[in-house]
Amino acid sequence: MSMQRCCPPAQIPQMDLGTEAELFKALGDPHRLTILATLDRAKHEVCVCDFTEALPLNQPAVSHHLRILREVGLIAGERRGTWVYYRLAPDARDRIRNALTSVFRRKVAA
Amino acid sequence: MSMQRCCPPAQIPQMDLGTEAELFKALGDPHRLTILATLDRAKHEVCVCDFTEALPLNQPAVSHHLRILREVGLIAGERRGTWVYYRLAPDARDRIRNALTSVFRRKVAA
DNA sequence: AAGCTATATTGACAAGCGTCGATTCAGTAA
DNA sequence: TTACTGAATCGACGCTTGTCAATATAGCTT
Repeated sequence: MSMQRCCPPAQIPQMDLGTEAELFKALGDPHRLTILATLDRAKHEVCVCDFTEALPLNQPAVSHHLRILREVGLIAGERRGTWVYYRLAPDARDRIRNALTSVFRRKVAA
Repeated sequence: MSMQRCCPPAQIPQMDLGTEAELFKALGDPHRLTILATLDRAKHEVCVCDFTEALPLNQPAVSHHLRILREVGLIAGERRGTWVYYRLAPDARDRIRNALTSVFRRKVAA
């Protein structure tokens, strides 16, 4: 006897989720998540030197992670004198929310 | 004259966000996002063979991505006869939501 | 049992990522 | 200008990741 088909043929959406993947990739490192959590909780901007002190990384590594977050638009840095201060990008949560709703149409986060 | 301090010393939360990073890392690939989007939209389970057809990947690569999503608990697979059917884990959205609220206390997704 | 099909696993490879040391750039203070 | 400090960039090094080819496993059909 012949085998039945495996299933009703599924719809595989042919969308390009490359941008969304880039965003999640930037979230895929614990130190970068710590940076984001810090900026989220900080009432003011945070100096790079604070991250260099608190994270178990040397200064170039911190700069590297800040750059990755900056390049995907999740944070923004501003130099004032000798120091550079970072803050969460105003639309950071929107960007993540939009990426999520591109993948999951249904409600994800509260 | 001496330079002023850079800023009010920032609070760097000392939490371990390794688990959350693992979750986002699993989301950091466009093909895996396509798989998740498909499962989210599918009314029924989706056969592996459908992914193998639709994605520009060969069968082992598809299996590889399914395994990564399975190991972080975002999807679940069940073999029925020759075929294996995947579906979104019931708590997939909760897991993502919780990871996000570990980082961003404030509301992220709608 | 043998033969077939669908999926998973393995091994190998190039490419990418995270980290560090060294250097360079930007800005301040003398 | 020179000297100093904070941050960014560069170069190199392992480790991980995504992909494919080959093989193995699970289950069906004779």
